[in-house]
Amino acid sequence: MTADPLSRVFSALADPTRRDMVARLASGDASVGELARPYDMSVQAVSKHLRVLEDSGLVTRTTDARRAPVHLEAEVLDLMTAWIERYRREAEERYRRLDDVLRDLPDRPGTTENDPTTGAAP
Amino acid sequence: MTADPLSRVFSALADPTRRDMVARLASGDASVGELARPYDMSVQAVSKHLRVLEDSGLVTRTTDARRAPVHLEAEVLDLMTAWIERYRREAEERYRRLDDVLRDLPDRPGTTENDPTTGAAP
DNA sequence: AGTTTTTTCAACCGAACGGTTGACCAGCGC
DNA sequence: GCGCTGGTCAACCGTTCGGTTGAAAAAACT
Repeated sequence: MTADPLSRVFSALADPTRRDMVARLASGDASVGELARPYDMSVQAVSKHLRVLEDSGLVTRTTDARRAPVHLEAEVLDLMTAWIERYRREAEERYRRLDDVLRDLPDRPGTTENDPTTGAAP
Repeated sequence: MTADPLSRVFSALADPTRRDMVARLASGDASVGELARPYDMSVQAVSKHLRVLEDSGLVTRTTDARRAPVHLEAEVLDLMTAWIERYRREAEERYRRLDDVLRDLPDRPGTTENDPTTGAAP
């Protein structure tokens, strides 16, 4: 539980049961019992999963709310998308630039040293 | 290793060291040794982390590539963003719809039952 | 060729994970 | 009052995880 927030969120969603819970909570709040019903495991286990989601910030529990205390905090997902998008974009950018270099290279054979594919030094 | 692909990717990025590796690989391929250098752990440990990333599909190793065999496969990140965006959007949509309901409600006080804020029954 | 560097394999360790069972506690209906 | 229903807490169990060390294998450089 001492891990950084990003690790907690990623780790929380690394479990298929917890992902399914999040998916179901996206369409509406629910109680622990309701959440537990479809799964072939004890209510205690579901309660544990819920706690993991809560510690990650993905879910909140409102004690006073009758019959549907579990609520999804979807904004936390933005933490992940921000991280992912940053590096995906960076890799994409680099790939694009590499493409440019490869396209320019054949026009200037002097810069290539001993490239066997060019046959520049017979 | 028998887990579903999505779980593997989320789980792979749940570790800060592995996230940092991915971040660095986004700006260019690297060798295992290069990747290991900044971290305060054995090269074997880094090799293990790399294997996890490889099993998740986030990274590939090209044996023939001189001195920089480790390559980031950024498209795999789309797997996650697709999942995340789907449910974030759904939750957002639901929230928007709830907002509409709350905005319409005050116009029809007959539907509100004993709301103390309205002072409808003194 | 031979040697040195780089990377992986294997066994081990402590801690965390995902699940179980059993006991416990808070409301709610009677 | 009493008993259900719904939920959590606590202890336990097998497996996985993140790291170590030591040895072996593979590549790279003379």
